Amino acid sequence: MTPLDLSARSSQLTAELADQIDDALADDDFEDGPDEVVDDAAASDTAPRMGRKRDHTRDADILAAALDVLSEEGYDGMTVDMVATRARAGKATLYRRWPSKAELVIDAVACLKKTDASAPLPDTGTLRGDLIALIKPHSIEDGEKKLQIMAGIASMLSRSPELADVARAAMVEPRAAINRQLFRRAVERGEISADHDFELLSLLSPSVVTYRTLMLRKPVDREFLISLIDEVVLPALGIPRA
Amino acid sequence: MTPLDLSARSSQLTAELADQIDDALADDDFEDGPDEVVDDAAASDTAPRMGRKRDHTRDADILAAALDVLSEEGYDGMTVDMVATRARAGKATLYRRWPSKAELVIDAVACLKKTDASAPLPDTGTLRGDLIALIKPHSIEDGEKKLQIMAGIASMLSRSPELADVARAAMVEPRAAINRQLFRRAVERGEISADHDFELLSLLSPSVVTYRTLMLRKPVDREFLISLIDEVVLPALGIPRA
DNA sequence: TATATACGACACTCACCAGTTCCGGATATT
DNA sequence: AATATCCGGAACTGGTGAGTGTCGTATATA
Repeated sequence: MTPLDLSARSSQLTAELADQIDDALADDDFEDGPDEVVDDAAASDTAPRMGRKRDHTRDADILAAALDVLSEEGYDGMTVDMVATRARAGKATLYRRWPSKAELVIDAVACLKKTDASAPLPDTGTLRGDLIALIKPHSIEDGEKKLQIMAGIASMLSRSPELADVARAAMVEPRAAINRQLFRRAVERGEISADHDFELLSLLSPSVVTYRTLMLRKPVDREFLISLIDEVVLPALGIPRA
Repeated sequence: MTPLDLSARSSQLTAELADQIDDALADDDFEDGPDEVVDDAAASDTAPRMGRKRDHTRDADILAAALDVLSEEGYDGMTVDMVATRARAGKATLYRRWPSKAELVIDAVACLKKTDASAPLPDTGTLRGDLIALIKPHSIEDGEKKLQIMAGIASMLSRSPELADVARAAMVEPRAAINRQLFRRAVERGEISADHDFELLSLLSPSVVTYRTLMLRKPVDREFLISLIDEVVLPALGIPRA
């Protein structure tokens, strides 16, 4: 009953995520090779028939389940059994693919990156319009789950540089890149001066949103994001408040 | 050998912290009472002599040790044995005072608040001067440890509202209060307009500093803090960059 | 000095979890 | 259809940590 209960809770968001991961999972480092080695010296007279190839179609579900559990329980609270159950897989199957829980989590977090390259950059003609166009219910909800994952691995980051790198690449860099891009176009448009610390400014809203969610535990809604843009980001860029 | 090793690592910062906690630990909820109950009906003819009172002088050391371990290992990585060893106490002693590890951590984090009410607010005459006067090597180092503690309990915050409240009161509220105060005086001075979202603005630098430390894992030095003030905080308040 | 009490140390129970092994059944290849 | 292989499930091992109980000792009170 509990297993069903758990997998029932894995929302449509998770299912969707699994699909996205699935789509983007062509370029990975699985397929270790030895599976398909046929030139075995001890090959008998009859050509060795192969039964079945490793079922990589489930990898996406497993990674999505891992992210799910990770966001709900945190790194230490997450057990491999939970992930297996939620992915409707056996624990042994997970260990056939990943050597340890730590590696599984690293791969899961890394996969997060491949899921959000979809939306095209808005181009409304003004910086404020672009920034506000980024505020979509989907991205808020999406971000909330990522932040829970962040919280879940926060204490690991100082002990696992690899996880820290992967998390940065998957969660902070994409967002910062979008903001940088928007700022760059605003400069080219002549809307703002080129003389700003864009590196700092592109991390402003991620910082505030993260802090508000994790530490203050207050909701990040459209209204808050707009006041963040109007009260902080734009004034910092030299655009006075309306 | 290991015990000595561990306690040797508990830096002078910890010792200092223990002193501060010690100073401020008059108003607490220990001293459960039953210890001193004398009106026992079964009291024999000879007045019951009391041997020794609970040694509350060690509480500060224990809480400081807990914060120490918490910042290094995170909530789940921290064991009660580690805390006891580092405080040169027995595990049983800890359980005589706190009913569980969770309660111990809550008390430890709560005590963090009592340690930083010391420094007087700077008053340089300008907002920029005040904000920069807040940048002291001590407060940077102090903040770094607090942020490690934050990271260590981050994944707990969504599951333990009590810990979340205590952490907010101990770590974010004091900092925000200082900024609010500085802004208020700047308004009274006529330096900035009263028409700002000071609630948001007072959390700006804590947000950015936290994000930079925990997620980006980059150092927060004086130079960074100054550019944060000059590039973001002051412009957001309507004070243009120099 | 005598005594009650809390102390630090240590051994112990119990539960949980990472990782392993084994098995019956499903499935793709031949 | 036959078979090699992988699958999910479940049992198992080994280690670890929360919480408890005991014991000899230190110490504040009387």
